[in-house]
Amino acid sequence: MPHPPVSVSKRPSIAEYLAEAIFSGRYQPGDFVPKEVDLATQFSINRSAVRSDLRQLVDAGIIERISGHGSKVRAFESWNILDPQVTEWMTRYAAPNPDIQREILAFRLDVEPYVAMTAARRATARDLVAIEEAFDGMAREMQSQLGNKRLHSDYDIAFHVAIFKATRNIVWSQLSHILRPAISLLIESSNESATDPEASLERHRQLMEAIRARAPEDAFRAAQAVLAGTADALGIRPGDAILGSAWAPLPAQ
Amino acid sequence: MPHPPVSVSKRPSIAEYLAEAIFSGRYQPGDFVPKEVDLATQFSINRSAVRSDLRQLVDAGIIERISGHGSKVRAFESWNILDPQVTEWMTRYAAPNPDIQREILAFRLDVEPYVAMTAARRATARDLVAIEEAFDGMAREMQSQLGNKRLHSDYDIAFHVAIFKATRNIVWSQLSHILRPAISLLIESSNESATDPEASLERHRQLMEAIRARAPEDAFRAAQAVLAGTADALGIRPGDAILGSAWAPLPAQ
DNA sequence: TGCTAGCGAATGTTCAACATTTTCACAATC
DNA sequence: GATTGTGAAAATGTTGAACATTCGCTAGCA
Repeated sequence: MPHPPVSVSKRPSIAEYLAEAIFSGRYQPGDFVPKEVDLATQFSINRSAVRSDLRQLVDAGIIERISGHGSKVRAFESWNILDPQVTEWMTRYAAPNPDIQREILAFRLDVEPYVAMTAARRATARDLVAIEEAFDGMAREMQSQLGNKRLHSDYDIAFHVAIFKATRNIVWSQLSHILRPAISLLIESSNESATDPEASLERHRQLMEAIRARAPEDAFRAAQAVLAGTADALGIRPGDAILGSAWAPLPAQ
Repeated sequence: MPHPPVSVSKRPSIAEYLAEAIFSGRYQPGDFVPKEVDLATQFSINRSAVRSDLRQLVDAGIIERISGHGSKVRAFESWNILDPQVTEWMTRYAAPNPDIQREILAFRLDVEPYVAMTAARRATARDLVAIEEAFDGMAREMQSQLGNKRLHSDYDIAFHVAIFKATRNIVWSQLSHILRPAISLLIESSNESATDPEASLERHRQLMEAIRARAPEDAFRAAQAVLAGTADALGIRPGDAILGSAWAPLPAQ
């Protein structure tokens, strides 16, 4: 059997190039990216192709095209950070802006306990399978001595995404994208698993078991516990979270 | 002074046309939309312009382009319903799918009390101004006998969006888009304000006052009260909400 | 039945020209 | 001197035509 075409080498993606350049800070909000013709000549592709790619960045809210002037990087607040494409770029090219990362993490601290609670109420058998597979992946990747950080974080993400999906609500499910950059950031910057991997894994296990047992309040607290390490690893006190403190009245915290 | 150019008449937006056609159900998931050349000739614009517009639908997750075959409408689950552009289309062209509308409303019932609570903790003076202006608009539009339904719902949306923004968190702020279709749908289908406008307005007022007074728990309950009418107007029991029941242990419900 | 080659239709890419918008410099005017 | 008008320059927006590539389908063959 011949190799699958190994020399396909699709045309370079200007969107990808510019996304990397913008998210890594080489172009800041207010800056103008190179003009169409320059990009076209630099990458040896046609101007139409460049325009097609720029359209993608416009749809993501990242750049703004000013007729007759150029393409300007928009302010962070305008970026569609809920767009899966944008979160993927954030995940891939890391911290575009520490403030945004902090806000995303704060959001995550707010909602994930509630998501876990809901998942405990509604998860189907298939959802549990997905959660368990992700968990097993985390465990496996941690045990093997040459534990791949990258792979571990992938399973970590899959674990949390599976819980979001287990809410059986399309909005929550799609929101799960938002946590990918948050988790990746954590892994990059000396993650909490590094400090005490077994304890972290155990907290994840308890969360999974609470969902499987259909114990919403246990799931809520287990998720809080999972996130606690996450929070102070990035210097965010759980108290900064929006909803956390409201749960003080819960029994047996 | 001459009129500002009244005859500009920008080129027809194929994206807009197709969005209307898809969201109103004329093209269902799995269907193929007309091919590029047909659209180009039908609207008397160039094929490049058509392709640019199709790109927008692709970025929104609504269609999928199959090289050499056509552009297929994707399944609802794939639509980026968190994309502001998509929610705007949903708002404008109404119920693409009752199921999605229900899920969005369920989500709203889940999160809005918490958002209100947070807003009560963090709202700045400017946030309060925005909330109040929206509220005044609602009140004004209700009092005037020729109360414009459309305008009232616009102020209603602005009111709730302002509360989301008052969380001072970028993720929550951007999420506020999701409630626009939910509110609009409500208005279209014999809204609750129609049944008892004054009571509804009063509930909104109490929510606003709780936020102004920095009373998070009051804000939480006030938001629940505002949403209660909304929920049963569309036949969704508050119990269906993810987080609602969890608040039973709150004091003085 | 199952595999392969090839055809046709549609999308993807390229090229070149022209239209429109915006800014800026400079001159004309009050 | 300040304002206003004019035109050139530079960038994005649009057009049209041609060619490349991809994918589904079908006819033909073993």
